[in-house]
Amino acid sequence: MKIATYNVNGIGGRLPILLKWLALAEPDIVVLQELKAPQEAFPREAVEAAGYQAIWHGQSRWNGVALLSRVGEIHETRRGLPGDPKDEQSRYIEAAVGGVLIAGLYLPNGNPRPGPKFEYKLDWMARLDAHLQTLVDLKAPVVVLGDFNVIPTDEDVYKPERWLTDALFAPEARAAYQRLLDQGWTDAIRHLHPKETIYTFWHYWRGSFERNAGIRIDHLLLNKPAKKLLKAAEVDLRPRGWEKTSDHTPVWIELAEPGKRKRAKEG
DNA sequence: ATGCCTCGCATCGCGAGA
Repeated sequence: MKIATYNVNGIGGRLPILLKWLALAEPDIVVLQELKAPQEAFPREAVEAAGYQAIWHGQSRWNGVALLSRVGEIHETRRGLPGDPKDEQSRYIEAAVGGVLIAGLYLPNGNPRPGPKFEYKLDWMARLDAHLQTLVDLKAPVVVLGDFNVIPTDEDVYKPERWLTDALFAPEARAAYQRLLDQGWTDAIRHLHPKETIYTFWHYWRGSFERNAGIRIDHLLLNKPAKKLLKAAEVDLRPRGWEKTSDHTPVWIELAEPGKRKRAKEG
């Protein structure tokens, strides 16, 4: 089962990019971030024609997340992160699909730092921490994936010294990300590629992608049952090189089918 | 220290992204 995350940076203008990539990569489950479209503007017909069911949480102009599946029914378990009834930003969607609990998120950017946006980021991460604590010990495989807007370490950024004051690389944000891992989550890309230079975002400016001047901020976290099923974890660099593309590129994992071993024993 | 590039929304500039 191939599970992917992709910050599309606007579902309206990037729909051709998304459809091209779905046909090329054939992911089974995909979470999307930054739809930048109101609820009624999601291109449901086009996504269904591509073979995917979808649920989504839109918002005019900013944010917006979606979950796509071509492997059966999507059983939505939550939209929006608990802990702040006044938070109206569309940044979290969660569902059971194909025997896996999928939590798709778009974590706040947090710039400029310091300031109210950075405080909102840290508050959001604290709420995420509390919620993920309720998911990490589930017996079922759980995958938490999306645009975390956190550069975890010096190895995840082209020029660490230029990001020291940025909200994505701030000590508080990195510490909050580390606390998530300390709950018992595994960063799938780093688990399988501990030493490689791997980025998932490159600015549009100054040929950043061509120079590979990027950062790694799109992550897939696995609880222990999901980690046992992990077969592969990769960044798909192809879409970032296309015309009129997102500034992020998709990241995906391959999981063995949940219960496959059990069925084999029985058979 | 700042802009670079791109988008949506609504014009012809601004806020936001990271």
